Amino acid sequence: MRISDVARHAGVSPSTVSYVLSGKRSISPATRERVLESIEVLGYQPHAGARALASNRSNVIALVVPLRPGIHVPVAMQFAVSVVTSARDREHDVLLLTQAEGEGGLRRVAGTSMVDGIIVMDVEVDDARIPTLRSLSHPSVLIGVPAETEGLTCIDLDFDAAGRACVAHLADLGHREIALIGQPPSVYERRTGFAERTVAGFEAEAGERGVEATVVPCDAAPAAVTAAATDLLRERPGVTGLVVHNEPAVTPLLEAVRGLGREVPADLSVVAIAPDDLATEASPPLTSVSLPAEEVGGRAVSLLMDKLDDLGPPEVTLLPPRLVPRASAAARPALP
Amino acid sequence: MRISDVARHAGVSPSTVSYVLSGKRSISPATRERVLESIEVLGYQPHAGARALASNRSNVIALVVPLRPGIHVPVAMQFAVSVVTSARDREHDVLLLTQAEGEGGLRRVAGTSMVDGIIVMDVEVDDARIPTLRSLSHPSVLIGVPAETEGLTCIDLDFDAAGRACVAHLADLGHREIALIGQPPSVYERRTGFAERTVAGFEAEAGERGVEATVVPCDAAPAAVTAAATDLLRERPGVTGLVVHNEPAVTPLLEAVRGLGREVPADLSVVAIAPDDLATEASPPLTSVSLPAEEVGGRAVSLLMDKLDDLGPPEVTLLPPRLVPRASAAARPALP
DNA sequence: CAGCGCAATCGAAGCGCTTCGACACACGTA
DNA sequence: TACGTGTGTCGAAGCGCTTCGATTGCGCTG
Repeated sequence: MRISDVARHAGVSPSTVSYVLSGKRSISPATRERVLESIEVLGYQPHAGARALASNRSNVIALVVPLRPGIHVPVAMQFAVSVVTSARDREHDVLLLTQAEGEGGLRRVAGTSMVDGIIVMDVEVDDARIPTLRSLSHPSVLIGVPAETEGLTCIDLDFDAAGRACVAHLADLGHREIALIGQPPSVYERRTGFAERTVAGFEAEAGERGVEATVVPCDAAPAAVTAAATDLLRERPGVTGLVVHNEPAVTPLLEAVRGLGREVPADLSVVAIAPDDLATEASPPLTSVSLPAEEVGGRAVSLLMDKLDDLGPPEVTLLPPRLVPRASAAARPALP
Repeated sequence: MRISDVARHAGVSPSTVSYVLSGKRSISPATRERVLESIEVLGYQPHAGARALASNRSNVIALVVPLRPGIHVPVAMQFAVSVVTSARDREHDVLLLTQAEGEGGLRRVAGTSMVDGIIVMDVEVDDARIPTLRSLSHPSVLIGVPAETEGLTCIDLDFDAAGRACVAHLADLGHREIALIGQPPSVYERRTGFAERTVAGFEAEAGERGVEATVVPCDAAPAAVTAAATDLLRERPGVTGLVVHNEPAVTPLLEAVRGLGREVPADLSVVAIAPDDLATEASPPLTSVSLPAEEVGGRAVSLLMDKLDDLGPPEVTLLPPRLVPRASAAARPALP
């Protein structure tokens, strides 16, 4: 079943069928109808390889998903799914690359023209893949922001502002001593952008407001979370506000706090940076800055499409954080 | 950079370069070396589309990942990653399809020759995609086993045997009244194969051994798990053994049980069906039947490659369960 | 020493699509 | 009436690779 079969069936030339499909030249309504009907009747589907060869476009984009220690898989997949969905909305498919493939994988899919562009997740401050991406003639978009963004296209939540917003919210409620329950140590060690920027915003805002602030990296295992919470509240009994930037830690943290005899939010206020569903399902529902995975994924695809269309999108797009008050943060308890 | 550039550089014809690359005809060692060196020097990478067009092989396989209510994302991704890794070992890439794309997606990627074959995860007993897969001329492999397997190729852990093994282990330890903490209700409602088969094996073995058995579907939210455990132990105080087939429920369940004043394994034995890492990291480490995601993913790719090579693999491959005793199951406590 | 078979290589014909220039025709204008 | 000016369609040339004979030259055998 080829384009020439459709052409014959509709009584036109193959090029006309092609133009009906691509819309790149005007076709009379009557012809268009006839061609579309033939396509329908014959069940014609163009051959992707032939199309890619002739047009120099594969209509596929590559997505590098970060499956490595410390990352929270469900959130990573929220990003991935929204990339796939948005790509499909724009007639593109998604080729799945794992972090493990590394830069060789990027060179391969670009060099063989398998893909039209690349989206990379979980970008580090000084990411090893960036020189490779720069050397490629293919456009790419980073989800996350490295130190040096010259000539790149990056999209992310503004984690610096998110960290600040959490501190500001707690400070406004009167809290004077707070802590950040952060990502696992491995995430900071490899200098993942979003984690580092959250800490920066957290500390900067606290400094500016004269709030005493501690940062506690925290592994995801419930036992580790309990230990971290226990240690923190023992060593800094004056802490009345917590910012949590660690999805899997949320539930065990709330339990641990309760186990230590503190009520949320009566004795201890908690503000999370997490996807909305996670925040609303916790008990109590968490005051939180939402992690808009869907929007970030969609925007990443849009930006990539812009680059494919030769528009020059901005180097860095940071989505402003939105803090939604729920039931986990309240005014600082009166001193005993 | 085309194959003819390489050919010129090496002083041979394009077809010779092609044969060096594919190995489909014998080439003298001297020529081969010369060609490979030219490829290296020039950094030649063949054009995927051109290759797909001429050879009728895209060297890409499609993977349908199940991101829908009730599934545990980290485990699903273990499967997906092992599929990607195994595919890369065999010179194939992976196109990511979401469940949401449905049967249309299958028809599209097959019809346009984007992919050489399809792997489908999370198969239901009467899966709507099966008629579509049957109608395709492309080979496919199911991870999971539907009711009717005629002409299909399926791979999975033998969940029936896994359910039986758990019951047998508990029965051997003297337990006479047990319960299965199962998947979320939605998983049973859509009749997901692996969940249903586990229940079947669980009930059959219990029946044969005269053990009293209850099945408790269970949502993943910690609160739901606690409620389910509380209800169960109130209504059936004689239960001394639990089989858990629900990854996210493991930790909250252990906590809930403790909260109800029961020690594991002194008062209550627990056997899980879960990935090894999850079982070993729990406290106490769980006696469990491991969920060999890596092997299943690898085998799925192997089976698909066999079909691409026109070998006729078996319709159903069930991996035998392996129960590893750890610290969560012990002899039934003496009656009070 | 003719003849054969085999190994190594080449040339050319596609694979199915897009795209560019050419062309035919209808229409409005001078 | 002749002439631009569009509009809609066609034909043919590639896109870069694989693959199928065909061809060459070699070492053997009888």
